[in-house]
Amino acid sequence: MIFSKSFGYALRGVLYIEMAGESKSMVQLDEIARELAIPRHFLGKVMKKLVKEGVVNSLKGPFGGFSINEKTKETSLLQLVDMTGEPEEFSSCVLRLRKCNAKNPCPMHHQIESLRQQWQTLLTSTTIGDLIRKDMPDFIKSIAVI
Amino acid sequence: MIFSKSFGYALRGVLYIEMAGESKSMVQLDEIARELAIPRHFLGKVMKKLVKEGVVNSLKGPFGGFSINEKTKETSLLQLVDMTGEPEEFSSCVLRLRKCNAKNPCPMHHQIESLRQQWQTLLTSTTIGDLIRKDMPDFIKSIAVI
DNA sequence: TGATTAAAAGATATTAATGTCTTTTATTGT
DNA sequence: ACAATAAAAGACATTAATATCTTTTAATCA
Repeated sequence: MIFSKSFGYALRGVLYIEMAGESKSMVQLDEIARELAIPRHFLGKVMKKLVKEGVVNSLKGPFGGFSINEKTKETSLLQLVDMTGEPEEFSSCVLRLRKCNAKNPCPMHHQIESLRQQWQTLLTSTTIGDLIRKDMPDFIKSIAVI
Repeated sequence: MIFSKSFGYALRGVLYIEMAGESKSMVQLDEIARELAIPRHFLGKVMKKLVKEGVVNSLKGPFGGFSINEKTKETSLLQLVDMTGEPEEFSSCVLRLRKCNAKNPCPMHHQIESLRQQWQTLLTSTTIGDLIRKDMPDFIKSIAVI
C-alpha cells in the first residue's frame, strides 16, 4: 500500500465535486459520501483539511456544501498527499536501513532513488485537473462505488 | 512510507545474522535487538516467521540462536515483504480509485503500472545475498543503529 | 535429574489510522 | 427572532501495527 485511505477519499471526493458541480453550484457531503461509499463523518474531516488549505470552498447552511475554486484543478497529487498527512512518505530509506543517503548509500539506494524520483515527478506534475481532462467518460466509473 | 517496520526489522535482522554469523555459528536475539536497536520481543516474532518460512534456522537452548541456511541468500526482497505480511501492497489502484484495471484504467493507470512493474522487478530480482555482496564495508554501517 | 539458556508462544498494552456519534457554528428563509 | 440546513468541531469507538511482559518449550551441561 502506498497511499492512505484518507488520500483516496480526498482525491475521489474532490473529483466528485468537480463532476457533480457542473450541474449545480454546491455539492453536499451527504451526497459525496453516499455516492462514493465513504464514511460520511470521516470524509467530512478529510474535506475540512482541503478547505483549510484552500483546495475547495465550503459553505454552511441551506444550499451550502462544497465547490471547487481557482486552486482546485491546479493542485498536484503530491500536495494532496501532504494535505492528507502522509507522515514521511518517501523521505528515508525505503528498505528502512539506517545511515542510508547519497554519500553512504545502501546497496539498492541508487535504483530505488531513481524509482522514487520518477514517482515524485509523476505526483508533482499531475494535477487534479489533469485527471479530469484525460478520459472523463470511463473515469467517472473509476471514482464511483464498486 | 512503503514498507512496514516489520519488514525493515526482518531485513536488517537477517543481514545482521549473515554478518555476525561469519565469526560464530549462532547469533542470538538479544544481540541482534541490542545492536540494531529493535524491540527485542517484537523482533522475536518477526524472526519466528522467517524461521517458519525456512529463511533462517533457529535453535533453542544454550548456544542456541539464529543462523543462516541454504535458502537465506536466495530469498528475494519480495518474498521478505510477503513473509512480514504486507496486506496487499501494490495489488489495487494506488490512487485508490475503484474499477481501475487494464481494461478500464484510471487516467494514471499506465504510468503507475510502469513504475509498479519496475518496483516489483527490483524487489523480485534482488536477493538478500545481493545486498550482502554489493558493498559490504559501507553497508555494515547502514543496518546498524543510528 | 536438575539447572540454565534461549527461542516460541501467549497475553496484554500502546499508538496511529480509521470510523461513528453528538454538539456547535454559520447560513438561509420565514 | 426562529426554524431549518449543512459544515465544523469535539468526543468516543474500533482496528491494525507495533511494543512489552510473562509463560512455555526445547536444548545443553553438570
